[in-house]
Amino acid sequence: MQPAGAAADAERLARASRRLLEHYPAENWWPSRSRFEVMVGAVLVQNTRWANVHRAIASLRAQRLLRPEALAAAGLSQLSEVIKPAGCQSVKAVRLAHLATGVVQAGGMRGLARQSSHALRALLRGWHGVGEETADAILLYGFSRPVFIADNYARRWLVRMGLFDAGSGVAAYARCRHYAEGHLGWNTGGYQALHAAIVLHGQQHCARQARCEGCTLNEYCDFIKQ
DNA sequence: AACCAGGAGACAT
DNA sequence: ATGTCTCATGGT
Repeated sequence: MQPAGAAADAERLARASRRLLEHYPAENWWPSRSRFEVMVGAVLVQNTRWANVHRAIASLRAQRLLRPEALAAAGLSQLSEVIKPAGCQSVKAVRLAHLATGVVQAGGMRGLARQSSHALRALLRGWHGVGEETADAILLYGFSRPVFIADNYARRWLVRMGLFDAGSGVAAYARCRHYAEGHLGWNTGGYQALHAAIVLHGQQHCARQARCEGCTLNEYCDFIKQ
Protein backbone atom coordinates (compact mmCIF):
# COMPACT_ATOMS: atom_id res chain seq x y z
CA MET A 1 0.00 0.00 0.00
CA GLN A 2 1.02 3.59 -0.51
CA PRO A 3 1.48 5.95 2.42
CA ALA A 4 -1.38 8.16 3.54
CA GLY A 5 -1.77 11.12 1.23
CA ALA A 6 -0.59 9.21 -1.77
CA ALA A 7 -4.14 8.31 -2.68
CA ALA A 8 -5.17 11.95 -2.51
CA ASP A 9 -2.19 12.98 -4.62
CA ALA A 10 -3.02 10.30 -7.12
CA GLU A 11 -6.57 11.57 -7.38
CA ARG A 12 -5.43 15.17 -7.80
CA LEU A 13 -2.98 14.19 -10.49
CA ALA A 14 -5.54 12.07 -12.30
CA ARG A 15 -8.14 14.84 -12.18
CA ALA A 16 -5.70 17.48 -13.39
CA SER A 17 -4.54 15.18 -16.16
CA ARG A 18 -8.09 14.56 -17.31
CA ARG A 19 -8.78 18.28 -17.41
CA LEU A 20 -5.65 18.82 -19.41
CA LEU A 21 -6.77 16.22 -21.92
CA GLU A 22 -10.18 17.83 -22.23
CA HIS A 23 -8.69 21.20 -23.06
CA TYR A 24 -5.81 20.04 -25.20
CA PRO A 25 -7.12 17.14 -27.26
CA ALA A 26 -4.07 16.84 -29.48
CA GLU A 27 -4.64 14.75 -32.52
CA ASN A 28 -1.84 13.39 -34.60
CA TRP A 29 0.70 14.74 -32.18
CA TRP A 30 3.47 12.52 -33.48
CA PRO A 31 2.79 11.79 -37.15
CA SER A 32 4.93 9.03 -38.59
CA ARG A 33 4.88 6.26 -41.15
CA SER A 34 7.09 3.83 -39.29
CA ARG A 35 8.66 3.12 -35.93
CA PHE A 36 12.07 3.94 -37.28
CA GLU A 37 10.79 7.27 -38.47
CA VAL A 38 9.69 7.96 -34.91
CA MET A 39 13.20 7.23 -33.70
CA VAL A 40 14.70 9.57 -36.26
CA GLY A 41 12.16 12.26 -35.43
CA ALA A 42 12.90 11.94 -31.73
CA VAL A 43 16.51 12.93 -32.36
CA LEU A 44 15.71 15.63 -34.88
CA VAL A 45 13.18 17.31 -32.62
CA GLN A 46 15.67 17.88 -29.82
CA ASN A 47 15.52 21.60 -29.09
CA THR A 48 13.68 22.10 -32.33
CA ARG A 49 10.18 22.89 -33.55
CA TRP A 50 8.31 20.08 -35.16
CA ALA A 51 7.61 22.12 -38.29
CA ASN A 52 11.34 22.13 -39.02
CA VAL A 53 11.69 18.46 -38.20
CA HIS A 54 8.95 17.69 -40.67
CA ARG A 55 10.98 19.18 -43.49
CA ALA A 56 14.06 17.28 -42.50
CA ILE A 57 12.13 14.01 -42.42
CA ALA A 58 10.59 14.71 -45.80
CA SER A 59 14.07 15.34 -47.08
CA LEU A 60 15.32 12.08 -45.61
CA ARG A 61 12.42 10.26 -47.19
CA ALA A 62 13.17 11.76 -50.58
CA GLN A 63 16.72 10.46 -50.22
CA ARG A 64 15.45 7.03 -49.19
CA LEU A 65 17.25 7.35 -45.87
CA LEU A 66 14.40 6.43 -43.56
CA ARG A 67 15.65 2.88 -43.23
CA PRO A 68 18.23 1.83 -40.64
CA GLU A 69 20.65 0.23 -43.10
CA ALA A 70 20.52 3.13 -45.53
CA LEU A 71 20.90 5.72 -42.80
CA ALA A 72 23.80 3.84 -41.23
CA ALA A 73 25.54 3.74 -44.59
CA ALA A 74 25.11 7.42 -45.35
CA GLY A 75 28.04 9.77 -44.96
CA LEU A 76 27.98 12.40 -42.26
CA SER A 77 28.39 15.28 -44.64
CA GLN A 78 25.53 14.08 -46.80
CA LEU A 79 23.39 13.39 -43.76
CA SER A 80 24.16 16.78 -42.35
CA GLU A 81 23.04 18.44 -45.55
CA VAL A 82 19.81 16.45 -45.77
CA ILE A 83 18.65 17.18 -42.23
CA LYS A 84 19.68 20.81 -42.31
CA PRO A 85 16.15 22.22 -41.90
CA ALA A 86 15.99 20.75 -38.40
CA GLY A 87 19.03 22.74 -37.29
CA CYS A 88 22.14 21.68 -35.35
CA GLN A 89 22.78 19.43 -38.31
CA SER A 90 26.39 18.56 -37.59
CA VAL A 91 25.45 17.35 -34.13
CA LYS A 92 22.30 15.55 -35.19
CA ALA A 93 23.97 13.88 -38.14
CA VAL A 94 26.37 12.17 -35.75
CA ARG A 95 23.51 11.22 -33.45
CA LEU A 96 21.47 9.78 -36.30
CA ALA A 97 24.44 7.76 -37.45
CA HIS A 98 24.82 6.28 -33.97
CA LEU A 99 21.09 5.64 -33.87
CA ALA A 100 21.00 3.84 -37.20
CA THR A 101 24.05 1.78 -36.39
CA GLY A 102 22.58 0.89 -33.03
CA VAL A 103 19.36 -0.30 -34.61
CA VAL A 104 21.16 -2.48 -37.09
CA GLN A 105 23.41 -3.97 -34.43
CA ALA A 106 20.44 -4.64 -32.17
CA GLY A 107 18.87 -6.83 -34.80
CA GLY A 108 16.81 -4.19 -36.56
CA MET A 109 13.45 -2.86 -35.46
CA ARG A 110 12.20 -6.38 -34.90
CA GLY A 111 15.03 -7.06 -32.52
CA LEU A 112 14.30 -3.88 -30.60
CA ALA A 113 10.59 -4.61 -30.43
CA ARG A 114 11.28 -7.88 -28.64
CA GLN A 115 12.92 -6.12 -25.72
CA SER A 116 11.16 -5.31 -22.48
CA SER A 117 10.60 -1.61 -21.89
CA HIS A 118 13.28 -1.56 -19.23
CA ALA A 119 15.84 -3.30 -21.45
CA LEU A 120 14.90 -1.20 -24.44
CA ARG A 121 15.29 2.04 -22.51
CA ALA A 122 18.70 0.97 -21.24
CA LEU A 123 19.76 0.03 -24.74
CA LEU A 124 18.62 3.32 -26.25
CA ARG A 125 20.22 5.32 -23.46
CA GLY A 126 23.52 3.75 -24.31
CA TRP A 127 23.55 5.36 -27.72
CA HIS A 128 25.25 8.72 -28.06
CA GLY A 129 22.67 11.43 -28.44
CA VAL A 130 19.78 9.59 -26.84
CA GLY A 131 18.97 11.09 -23.45
CA GLU A 132 16.15 10.29 -21.06
CA GLU A 133 13.47 12.19 -22.88
CA THR A 134 14.40 11.00 -26.35
CA ALA A 135 14.51 7.39 -25.16
CA ASP A 136 11.08 7.66 -23.57
CA ALA A 137 9.60 9.38 -26.61
CA ILE A 138 10.80 6.45 -28.69
CA LEU A 139 9.36 3.98 -26.20
CA LEU A 140 6.01 5.73 -26.03
CA TYR A 141 5.43 6.71 -29.65
CA GLY A 142 7.66 4.30 -31.50
CA PHE A 143 7.15 1.12 -29.53
CA SER A 144 3.81 1.88 -27.91
CA ARG A 145 5.01 1.30 -24.38
CA PRO A 146 3.10 2.88 -21.48
CA VAL A 147 5.62 5.50 -20.42
CA PHE A 148 5.16 8.91 -18.84
CA ILE A 149 7.52 11.41 -20.43
CA ALA A 150 8.89 13.43 -17.53
CA ASP A 151 10.23 16.30 -19.62
CA ASN A 152 10.70 19.86 -18.47
CA TYR A 153 7.08 20.74 -19.18
CA ALA A 154 5.81 17.81 -17.14
CA ARG A 155 8.19 18.51 -14.27
CA ARG A 156 7.25 22.17 -14.14
CA TRP A 157 3.59 21.27 -14.24
CA LEU A 158 3.89 18.91 -11.31
CA VAL A 159 5.94 21.40 -9.33
CA ARG A 160 3.41 24.16 -9.92
CA MET A 161 0.62 21.99 -8.73
CA GLY A 162 2.64 21.38 -5.61
CA LEU A 163 2.50 17.66 -6.18
CA PHE A 164 6.08 16.68 -6.74
CA ASP A 165 9.50 18.25 -7.05
CA ALA A 166 12.18 15.84 -8.14
CA GLY A 167 14.92 18.42 -8.53
CA SER A 168 16.95 18.23 -11.73
CA GLY A 169 19.26 15.83 -13.45
CA VAL A 170 18.99 12.35 -14.86
CA ALA A 171 17.96 10.68 -11.59
CA ALA A 172 15.36 13.37 -11.06
CA TYR A 173 13.88 12.57 -14.44
CA ALA A 174 13.42 8.93 -13.44
CA ARG A 175 11.93 9.90 -10.08
CA CYS A 176 9.41 12.12 -11.79
CA ARG A 177 8.49 9.44 -14.31
CA HIS A 178 8.03 6.85 -11.57
CA TYR A 179 5.95 9.25 -9.56
CA ALA A 180 3.56 9.93 -12.42
CA GLU A 181 3.37 6.35 -13.61
CA GLY A 182 2.85 5.10 -10.08
CA HIS A 183 0.01 7.55 -9.43
CA LEU A 184 -1.68 7.37 -12.82
CA GLY A 185 -1.18 3.82 -14.01
CA TRP A 186 -2.46 4.70 -17.47
CA ASN A 187 -2.09 2.84 -20.73
CA THR A 188 -0.05 3.83 -23.76
CA GLY A 189 -2.77 5.86 -25.45
CA GLY A 190 -3.35 7.81 -22.28
CA TYR A 191 0.28 8.74 -21.85
CA GLN A 192 0.60 9.65 -25.51
CA ALA A 193 -2.31 12.06 -25.27
CA LEU A 194 -1.21 13.38 -21.89
CA HIS A 195 2.29 14.18 -23.04
CA ALA A 196 0.90 16.16 -25.95
CA ALA A 197 -1.51 18.03 -23.68
CA ILE A 198 1.20 18.84 -21.15
CA VAL A 199 3.49 20.23 -23.84
CA LEU A 200 0.72 22.25 -25.48
CA HIS A 201 -0.30 23.70 -22.15
CA GLY A 202 3.29 24.40 -21.24
CA GLN A 203 4.00 26.12 -24.51
CA GLN A 204 0.99 28.37 -24.29
CA HIS A 205 1.07 29.29 -20.64
CA CYS A 206 3.75 30.61 -18.32
CA ALA A 207 6.46 29.06 -20.41
CA ARG A 208 9.33 30.67 -18.60
CA GLN A 209 8.16 31.77 -15.19
CA ALA A 210 9.00 29.66 -12.20
CA ARG A 211 5.43 29.84 -10.97
CA CYS A 212 2.01 30.52 -12.39
CA GLU A 213 1.68 33.81 -10.46
CA GLY A 214 1.88 36.66 -12.93
CA CYS A 215 0.81 34.47 -15.79
CA THR A 216 -1.73 36.31 -17.91
CA LEU A 217 -3.71 33.11 -18.12
CA ASN A 218 -3.48 32.40 -14.44
CA GLU A 219 -7.14 31.58 -14.19
CA TYR A 220 -6.64 28.82 -16.69
CA CYS A 221 -3.72 27.39 -14.76
CA ASP A 222 -5.79 27.53 -11.58
CA PHE A 223 -8.47 25.68 -13.42
CA ILE A 224 -6.06 22.95 -14.29
CA LYS A 225 -5.05 22.66 -10.67
CA GLN A 226 -8.50 21.83 -9.33
C1' DA B 1 18.79 41.42 -32.75
C1' DA B 2 17.38 38.64 -29.27
C1' DC B 3 15.36 34.61 -27.96
C1' DC B 4 13.31 30.22 -28.16
C1' DA B 5 12.88 25.27 -29.71
C1' DG B 6 8.60 18.74 -28.20
C1' DG B 7 17.67 18.22 -25.12
C1' DA B 8 22.16 16.00 -24.44
C1' DG B 9 26.61 15.79 -22.66
C1' DA B 10 30.37 17.70 -20.27
C1' DC B 11 31.75 19.71 -16.28
C1' DA B 12 32.03 21.54 -11.63
C1' DT B 13 30.24 21.18 -7.14
C1' DA C 1 24.92 12.41 -6.95
C1' DT C 2 23.05 16.71 -8.11
C1' DG C 3 23.01 21.24 -10.10
C1' DT C 4 24.78 24.32 -13.92
C1' DC C 5 26.98 25.53 -18.23
C1' DT C 6 27.82 24.81 -23.07
C1' DC C 7 26.77 23.49 -27.52
C1' DA C 8 24.51 24.40 -32.19
C1' DT C 9 21.33 26.42 -35.69
C1' DG C 10 16.86 27.64 -38.03
C1' DG C 11 12.93 30.44 -37.48
C1' DT C 12 10.28 34.41 -35.50
